[in-house]
Amino acid sequence: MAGESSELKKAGLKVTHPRRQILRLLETTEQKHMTADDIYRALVDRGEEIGLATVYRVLSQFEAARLVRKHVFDDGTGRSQQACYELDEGEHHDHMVCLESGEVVEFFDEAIERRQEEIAREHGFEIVDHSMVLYVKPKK
Amino acid sequence: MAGESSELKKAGLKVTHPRRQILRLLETTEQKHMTADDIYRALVDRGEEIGLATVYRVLSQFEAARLVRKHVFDDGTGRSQQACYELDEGEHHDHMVCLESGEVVEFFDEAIERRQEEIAREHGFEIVDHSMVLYVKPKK
DNA sequence: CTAGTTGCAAAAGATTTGCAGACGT
DNA sequence: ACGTCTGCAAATCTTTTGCAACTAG
Repeated sequence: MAGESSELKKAGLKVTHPRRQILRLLETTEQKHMTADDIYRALVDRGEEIGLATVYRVLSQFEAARLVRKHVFDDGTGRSQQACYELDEGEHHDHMVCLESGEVVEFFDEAIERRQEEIAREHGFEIVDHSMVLYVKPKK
Repeated sequence: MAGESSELKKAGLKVTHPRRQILRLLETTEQKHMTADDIYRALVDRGEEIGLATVYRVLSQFEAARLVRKHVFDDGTGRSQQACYELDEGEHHDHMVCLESGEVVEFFDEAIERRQEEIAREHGFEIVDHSMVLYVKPKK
């Protein structure tokens, strides 16, 4: 049994062709962050028969099943209302997006994570989730 | 001359009725974060004659002129593709959104800001902008 | 006067949904 | 066989744009 199948079953999802294709693509592509359309195109280009609506549906299911993470990065200019998805490998990390190249760098900082917890606590809350994105440009 | 006028002129924008209304609303409302539609409705309800398209246009101009800041918060459930705006009072701050009440709390933490700079530098970048949102719930 | 603005309606872009047929177990 | 999926097209939602009329300076 291929690796993707068990992950799908574990998530309570039937092992269908589209679901397996999408999961496989995310696991093997070198571009870790893809939009629904990126995924749709990549699969169609590779000769798969799949609908864009299905890609969106599967991605939501994967997100609910915690197989993927969804992000909405600004493209700096404010436009880009497009969500992108990446495999959820368990360990949390934040992102840095280069406004010139579009490059996405992942990072994790213990100190910041701790401060975030403290700040939430100081206000009487506890963190459910958080997002932190640094929009950067190459240092001259 | 009313306060809004000079701010508009300083930004190089003609002092028109819609622009003055929107700026005034943002300066006086107690709900600091409003969507374009919130603003449109608030003005129409108060009897002003304004178009939604104008609200969007004016908000972009204000954003470009650094009179307001635009944010796109997840509503936790992933829906909310809606941007909200707040007056840009100069001093930067981040946000904490309560997923149960929708309440938005602003905060600023020197230590986190410093770490962010360092992290960007370590990767050969410099920060242009950043967004950090903590999605929280009341501590039990 | 005249360039910058506005409102309306239509367009656009991303994502969702209804439905009949196809598929996994 | 049966309930779950899927693809397509149409619908939705937010935001943007074209354009003729209007207005601030």
